[in-house]
Amino acid sequence: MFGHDGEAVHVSAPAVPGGDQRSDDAAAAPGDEKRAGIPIDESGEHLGIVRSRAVGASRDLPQVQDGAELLLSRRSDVELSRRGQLLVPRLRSQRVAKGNFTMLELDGHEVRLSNPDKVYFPKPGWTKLDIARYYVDVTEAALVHVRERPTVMKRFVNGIMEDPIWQKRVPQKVPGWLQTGTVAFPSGRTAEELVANDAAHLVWAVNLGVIDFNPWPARRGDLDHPDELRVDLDPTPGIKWDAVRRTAMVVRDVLTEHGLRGYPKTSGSKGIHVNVRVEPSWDFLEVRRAALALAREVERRVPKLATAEWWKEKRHGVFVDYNQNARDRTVASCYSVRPTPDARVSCALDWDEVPDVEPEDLRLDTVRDRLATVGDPAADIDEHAGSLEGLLDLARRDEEEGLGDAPWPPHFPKQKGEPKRVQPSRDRDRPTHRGRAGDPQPGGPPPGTRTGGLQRGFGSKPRTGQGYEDEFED
DNA sequence: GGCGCTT
DNA sequence: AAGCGCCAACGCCCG
DNA sequence: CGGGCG
Repeated sequence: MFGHDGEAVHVSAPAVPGGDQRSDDAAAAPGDEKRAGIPIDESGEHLGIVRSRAVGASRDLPQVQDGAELLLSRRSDVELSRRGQLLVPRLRSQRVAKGNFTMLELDGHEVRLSNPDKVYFPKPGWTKLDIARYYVDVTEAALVHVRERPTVMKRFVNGIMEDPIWQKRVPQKVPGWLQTGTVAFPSGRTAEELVANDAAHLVWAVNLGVIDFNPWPARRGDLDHPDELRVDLDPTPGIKWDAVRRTAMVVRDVLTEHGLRGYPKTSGSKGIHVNVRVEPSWDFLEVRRAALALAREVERRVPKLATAEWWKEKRHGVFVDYNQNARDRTVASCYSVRPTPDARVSCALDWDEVPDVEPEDLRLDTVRDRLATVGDPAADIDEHAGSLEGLLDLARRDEEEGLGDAPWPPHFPKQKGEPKRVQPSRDRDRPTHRGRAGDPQPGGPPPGTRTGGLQRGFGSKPRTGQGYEDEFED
């Protein structure tokens, strides 16, 4: 096993002079990232460790190497707190020797990994170094989905048991070689986000506590025109995994019939994602509109299986979350490790694997071997950019039949044509609403307000698990 | 996790 | 040198 | 103000 024993990691080597805040390295040109062929071994040397320090820190701590066992056995560090509906053990803090670090040589840059032995996944004992090692080993496959894309950093600074810190803007002080891209939010505000173009960038982010990468669906060169439509399938509570797989197969059919090729992957949590590479010729509004049309079509075909309803109280089955295609929404990228207790990976699949795939088999400790043996089913996604016209035609037909826009997520300004953004059960003007005696009778919706007709196919989504979710409770 | 200011 | 405070998303709609 | 939703 690639270990958290620490020994292999703390390879002594001549110190390398200089800090890591230099800016002399020219930024690699987009697309020509190079990485030394790195054999997988147990020594840690394949990571290009050039320098490290490992000392026992606090008086009450043994050596850093024992950190994992210490963490797992210290019940006094556990508190119960309410998270969702369940009482979940929460770690108050990690007890890791302070000041330890490892310097990695990647892509011609020195990347510092602080606290490499800090346990991020308590159950299997995987550490920050294990995560870095994973990403170095799968760099080629992972980069396909993050390269040139501004990326949100969801930082699990204290491992998966604690809530993450969301960080869009890169820190003020970063290495000179770090690549970034400036995105504009719907409000007009902007943020300079990470653009992870090589292994050094991936590991730099891992050092800050990043476990999964959440890139924009558009590339730095044209951030107003997404080149990826994302189909996010998420089962509502109680829905079997097989329903998700079967829904994915329906998604495949709808995409194919509209001239598009989908690339399925496990979400690493409870769902499946299907990424669709499209020509960057449509804006966010249009991509979301296409995604909404697709979601509604899937629901029409298998109404007992799938739903495109935004409001949870109206969802049944597998939710097709069209809203993940709104500007500023992101989804964990392919080959990202997910913050689940068993360190699942969002792993690309061939369509013929989908009917039988079991997400628990695809983990931080198994996906590198899978890539080496069966290869990467998503490797050619960039060679198959399609047109959105087919789905937009479908959207047009829906609209002609009276289906308007569907609700947008919180934080977004009210959109033109958007229906009332309120939970149906709380809508005063709900058609079937029975007011109490004395209440005014609102009648129907405000006249002239609706361009469309029926409220059918409004979509929504129950969240795709970020973090530690109840279904993973031990 | 990192920085900058204070002991 | 160690300790401490502080910071690290999006920010609207509806009742 | 609380609740919607990822």
